[in-house]
Amino acid sequence: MSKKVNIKTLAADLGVSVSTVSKSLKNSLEISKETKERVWAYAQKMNYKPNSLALSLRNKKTMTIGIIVPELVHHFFSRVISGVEQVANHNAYHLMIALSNDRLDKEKQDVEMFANGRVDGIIVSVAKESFEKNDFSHFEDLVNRNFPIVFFDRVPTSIRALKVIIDDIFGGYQATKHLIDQGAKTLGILTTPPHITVGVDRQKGFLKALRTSQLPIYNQLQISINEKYPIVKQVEKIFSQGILPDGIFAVNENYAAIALEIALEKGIKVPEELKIIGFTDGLISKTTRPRLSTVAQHGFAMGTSAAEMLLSYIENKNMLEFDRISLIETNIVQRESTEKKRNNYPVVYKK
Amino acid sequence: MSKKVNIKTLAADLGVSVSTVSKSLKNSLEISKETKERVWAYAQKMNYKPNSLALSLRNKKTMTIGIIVPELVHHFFSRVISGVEQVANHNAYHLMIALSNDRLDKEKQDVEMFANGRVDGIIVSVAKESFEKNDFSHFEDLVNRNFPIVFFDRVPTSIRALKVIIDDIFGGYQATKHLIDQGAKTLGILTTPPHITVGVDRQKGFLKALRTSQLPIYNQLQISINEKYPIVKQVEKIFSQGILPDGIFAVNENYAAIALEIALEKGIKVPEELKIIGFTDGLISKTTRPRLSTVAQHGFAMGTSAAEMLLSYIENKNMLEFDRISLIETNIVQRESTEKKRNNYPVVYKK
DNA sequence: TAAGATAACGAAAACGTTTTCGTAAGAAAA
DNA sequence: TTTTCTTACGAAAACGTTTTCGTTATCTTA
Repeated sequence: MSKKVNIKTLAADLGVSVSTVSKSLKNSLEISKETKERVWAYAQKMNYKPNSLALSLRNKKTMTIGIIVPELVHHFFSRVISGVEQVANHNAYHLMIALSNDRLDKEKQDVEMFANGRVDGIIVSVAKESFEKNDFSHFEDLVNRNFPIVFFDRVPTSIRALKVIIDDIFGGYQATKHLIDQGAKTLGILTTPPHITVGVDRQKGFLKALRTSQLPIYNQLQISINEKYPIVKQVEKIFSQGILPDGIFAVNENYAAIALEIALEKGIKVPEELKIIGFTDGLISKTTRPRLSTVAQHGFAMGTSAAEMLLSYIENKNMLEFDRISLIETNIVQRESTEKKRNNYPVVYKK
Repeated sequence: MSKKVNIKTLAADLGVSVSTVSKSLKNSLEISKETKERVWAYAQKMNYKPNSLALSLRNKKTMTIGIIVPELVHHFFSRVISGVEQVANHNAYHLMIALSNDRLDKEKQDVEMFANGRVDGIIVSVAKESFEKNDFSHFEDLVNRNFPIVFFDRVPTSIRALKVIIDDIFGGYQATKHLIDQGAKTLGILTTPPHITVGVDRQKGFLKALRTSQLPIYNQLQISINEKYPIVKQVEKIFSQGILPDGIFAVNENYAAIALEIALEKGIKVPEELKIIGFTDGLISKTTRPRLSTVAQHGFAMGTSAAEMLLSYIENKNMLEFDRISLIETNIVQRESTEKKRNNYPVVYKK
C-alpha cells in the first residue's frame, strides 16, 4: 500500500513546521494569509486527509458509537441499527457493529473492545445467554465508570442506566384486547421461557386483558416455546389441549406464522374460526396469507431514540437523567388474520 | 466518566518505568520474573486493558475491517455481513459498518473515513447511484494505492480488483431452465433497469435459456422495473400484454412475491397455470403461499469469501492475485411455485 | 584483578495529530 | 533611541502504546 501523506510530509515539502501546517489547515489566525494559502493548495493537491486514529487519540474522542446486537439477520434489529445509523450520521458519528450471537462470552469480549477507546458510547440489546446466566457484570463495570451506554429492547432490569424499551405489558394487553374486540373468547398465547423478560411482560399484558374482560384463563393454552427444541412441534401443542382456542397471541411474528400455518393445515379457518396476532411488524407478517395482524414495535424509532439518548449523554454528560427510560409506543397493525367478518380467503391447505 | 488506568499510572504506582510495565505485560525475557509477577498482579487488580487507539496508531494496524452496504434491512446484505463477521471474528478482527443508502455522496464519505486509518481494509457493495452516474473515482483512488478492498455482489466492472460475485448469467439461466423443465413455454421476466448489472446479467441468462431450448422470446414479457415508481403497477403489466406467460422469472424475491400476489388475485393458478421463480433465498419466499422457488444466492458464503480474500490480501499483500474473482455458486431451491403436477393449494383469492 | 558477558531496567523515539508556550523580527509607542 | 506590542512562526508536550538502544550492576572468565 502506497504511503499516505501526513502532516509531516506536507511540512517537509513546504519547508515549514508541522505546527504551521496544522494551524493553517484549521485556519488559525496565527498564520499569515499567504502561508495558509500555500498550505491549503498543497494539501489539496496531495489529497491530504488527517488520520482518524491520531485525531481520536489526541482528542480523546472517536466520533464512533458501538452497537451490540444478538443477531443481524433479523428485521427488528436491522431496523434499529438503521435508526441508530441515521442519527449517528446526522451528528457526524460512525457506527461499529458487533454481533453477540446471543452468547455471553462474545458479548463480554465485544463490550471490552468497545470500551477500550474504540468508541465514545455503546448501544446494546443483551444476549439471551446473559439473561439465562443472569450475568451482567460486564455492563455493571461500565455503568459504574459512567461510560455512556444505552440498553434497548432486551434490557437488564437490575441495572440503572439509560434504556429504550417498549411497554411490553401494554403491548400484550393491546394485542389481546384486539383479539377480544374482534370476537375471540377462548384465548391462547405462544410465549418465551421465563428468563426472556419481553415475553414474560407481553404475557402479563395478555393475562391482564383477559381479567379486565372477565374471560377465562386457560393455563394449558399458555405455551412457552424453548427454541432449543423444534419450534413447530411445540406450537402445535396449542391445538391439542382438549379445548381449542379461537384467538392466539404470539409474542413474535415467527410463532404467529407457524401457528397460522398449522391452523390452516388442520383445516381451521383463519380468521373466521381462529384469530391470530403477532408481535413486531416484520416481513413475514406482510407476506403470509392471510396477512398477520401484529403489534408494531417501531424498531427504527427505538434506534433513533437510543442514539439520541446516547449522544446527549456523551456530549452533555447529563448525570441527572442517568436512569431515564424512553418508552416507545406500540400500536396494532390490523391485517387479515384478525378480521371480524367472514370472508373468502383460501383457508384449506392439506399436504 | 472515571479515568481509565493506563500503562503510565501502572508504572507510577509500581515505581517502575513504562517500558518495564509494557515489557512485563508482553512477557519479555528482559524483565525478571519477580518484577513481571508484580506487574501482572497489579495490572490484573486494576483491570488494566490496553487502549486500542494507541495500539492501532503505534502498530499501524487497526484489526478492523470496514463494510459498506447500500442498506441493512435486507436479508441478503445482513446475511453477507454475518458471513463477514464470522471470519473477521475468527481472525480477531472487528467490523465497522457504514450504510450508503444507495447514495453516491454518502458512499464517498464512508470510503474516505474508512481509508483514513480507521480500518485495515474495506468490503463494499456499490450504491445504485454510483452505477447510475458511473462514478467510481473514490474506489479507483484506493485501488491505485493498493489499499485492501474487496467488492461483492454489485461490483464495478471497470475496476480491476478483488471481487466476490455470483455468476448471474448462469443463475438466470438456471432459473429459466428450471421453469422450462417444469413445463413452462411462454416465459416472462421481471428485471431491473439497465444500469444494474446483476439484473442485466440474469436477463442474459434468461435469454440464453430460451434460445438453447428453442422457445420464443417475447419482448413485451420482459419488464424492467424502475423502483422510483410504484412497483406493483409495473409488475402488473406482465399480465396485460396480450399474451399471458406460463412462467415468470423475477430477478429478486420481492418482484416474485408481487407477481405471485397479482396472479392469485387475477385467478391464475400457481403453479398449475403459471410457474414463478425468484432470486435470492430470503424470508419472503419461504412464507408466501404457495412458497416461492428461488435461485439461492448464498449471502453468507459471499460474506465469508469476501472476508477471507480481504484478510489474506491484508496479511500477505498478495499482489499476484489482485484481480482475483471469487465466484459463488448458485443453486435452485425448488418450492411450490414451480411444481410440475397439479395439486390442491388454495389458488383463488379475491379482494 | 582486569576484561568481557549478562541480566534487568530506563530513556527516548515513534505512530500522526493539536495546542500551549516560546521567540524572533519588525512596528508602534515612549 | 529604547521599550513595548504585534505578527508569524517553531519547539515541544501530550494522547497511550511499543521497541530500540543505552546504561548500570553483577557475574564470568582469562
